[in-house]
Amino acid sequence: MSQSPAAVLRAFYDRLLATYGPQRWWPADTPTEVAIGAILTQNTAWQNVEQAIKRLSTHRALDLKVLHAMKEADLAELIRPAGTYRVKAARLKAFASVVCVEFDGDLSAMLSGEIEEARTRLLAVHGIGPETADAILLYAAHRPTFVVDAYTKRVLRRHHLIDDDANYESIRALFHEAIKPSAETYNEYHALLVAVGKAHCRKHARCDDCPLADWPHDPNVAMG
DNA sequence: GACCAGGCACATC
DNA sequence: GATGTGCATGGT
Repeated sequence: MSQSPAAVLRAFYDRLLATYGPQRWWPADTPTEVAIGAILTQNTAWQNVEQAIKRLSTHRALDLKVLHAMKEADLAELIRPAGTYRVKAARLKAFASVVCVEFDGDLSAMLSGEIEEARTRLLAVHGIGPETADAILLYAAHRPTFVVDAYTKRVLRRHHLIDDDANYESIRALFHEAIKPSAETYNEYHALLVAVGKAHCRKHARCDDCPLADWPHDPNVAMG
């Protein structure tokens, strides 16, 4: 028997959920905090992002209007623990500017309407790429768009579900075809892929007891 | 000390 | 259009 990629993806989800249980992402209180965290976590461990968010909170700066009014250099100093702080300060300023100037400071207004149009609005912001845009839409606005990250690519590559050169949009489309649009399901699935990726699909990691080991895979696929 | 972490923009070929 | 590189921290 040979399952279609879509069928494999549905089976993966059931197995991962049974193995790891609900992950209950995203660890943030408000949509604004989610969006800020999504930018801060670019190429950065979440633990470092938490420190930066705490500093922002202490300075009452978990607020896009406050960020918009703040000097970029001051913002950079606040978010320093998150790394690449000058780059991220510029990106946060760009994002806050769009929300404040074009949407009167109303983040939900920017994220509402036709989902692909909202996604296009996010992608137009300097510093927001496809992964960050989808993370904001899914985790801040509960819109059904799949977040494709490095773990997702590794897991799918290892199981021969995508080509080595598959791009972001094609992988996202694969999930959208396989899984009926649901913010709840896409939320869990992305978090579950991170969970299994961290445990089994990192460079040099073994996969003997991986919950996905029942499916055809290549443990020797070079990762990273 | 090397490598990694819930990317992205930009330069260069 | 496809690589390569800078950004910069804290953890392993």
